Amino acid sequence: MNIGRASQESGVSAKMIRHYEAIGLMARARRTDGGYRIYSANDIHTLQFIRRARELGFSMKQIERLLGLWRNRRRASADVRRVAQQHIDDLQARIEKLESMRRSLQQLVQHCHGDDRPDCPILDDLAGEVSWQ
Amino acid sequence: MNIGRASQESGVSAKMIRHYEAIGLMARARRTDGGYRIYSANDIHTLQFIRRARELGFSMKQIERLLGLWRNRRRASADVRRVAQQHIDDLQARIEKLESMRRSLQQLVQHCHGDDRPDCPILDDLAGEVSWQ
DNA sequence: GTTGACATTAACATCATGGGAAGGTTAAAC
DNA sequence: GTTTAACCTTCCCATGATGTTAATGTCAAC
Repeated sequence: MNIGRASQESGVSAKMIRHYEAIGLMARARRTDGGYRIYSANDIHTLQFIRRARELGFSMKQIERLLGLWRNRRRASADVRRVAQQHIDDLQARIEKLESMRRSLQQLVQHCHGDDRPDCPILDDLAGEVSWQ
Repeated sequence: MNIGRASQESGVSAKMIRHYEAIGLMARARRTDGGYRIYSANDIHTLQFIRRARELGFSMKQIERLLGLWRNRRRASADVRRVAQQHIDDLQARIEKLESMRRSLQQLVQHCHGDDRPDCPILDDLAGEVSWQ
């Protein structure tokens, strides 16, 4: 199976498949005489694993760790859960940061006339003047 | 005022002050005979504006637009509000994406024993097998 | 054997920020 | 007046995951 086919089957772009190889996330692929990469059903499964992990927002480093645990039949599920829980905490922190931004902006927007006049609490806030309260 | 002082006063790193100049967000700074950049109180105010806008998550492009509106005394507050509302929508979309990830992961983590045993619904999910429901 | 589809590598872009190196300037202490 | 420390300058590289483009080479079907 060449890289185009592997890309279709796994849902990972050819570009990213090469990238995963370059950063050592996947083993170097076997090649045809002409230099084309060759993939097996097993490789597709790995690529699907990576894709799903990316969909859940895991970083490449975490995915490397998860792949290692996946391949190790003597893993402890506690180790897997620890990685996942860490990621949940990361996500939560990012969500809170974004929500704090959104709340602040929502406040400002609510107090902005939004018409032809120039005075605007949003600009006032950015300029360091708190005008609307 | 040199760049170090401007950095302290504005809370923007010297590195970023130079960067904002390089990308055209700030006008080219005047220089001493020795080539050092010189900043005025007005420049500091602009830098603080940028910093606050970054804290609220605006992109450089949006900040460029906001700076333009800030400087234009004949602006319409509606234009400012439009930029802000767009950003709120962006934030909301990003939040929802992260929350969806968090919810999925939370599900998986809740069903993982998290002990010495190897079987783990998190890995099963990543591998494309849905084991816990 | 030609041709069209696909592969290869490499370089560059994104976005905002940081790190470091090699060298020049300033200002204060002596 | 010189030394020295702190600061500044530019330039290059790195992040993280992904995309784009370009120049060139291979495969497979006809």
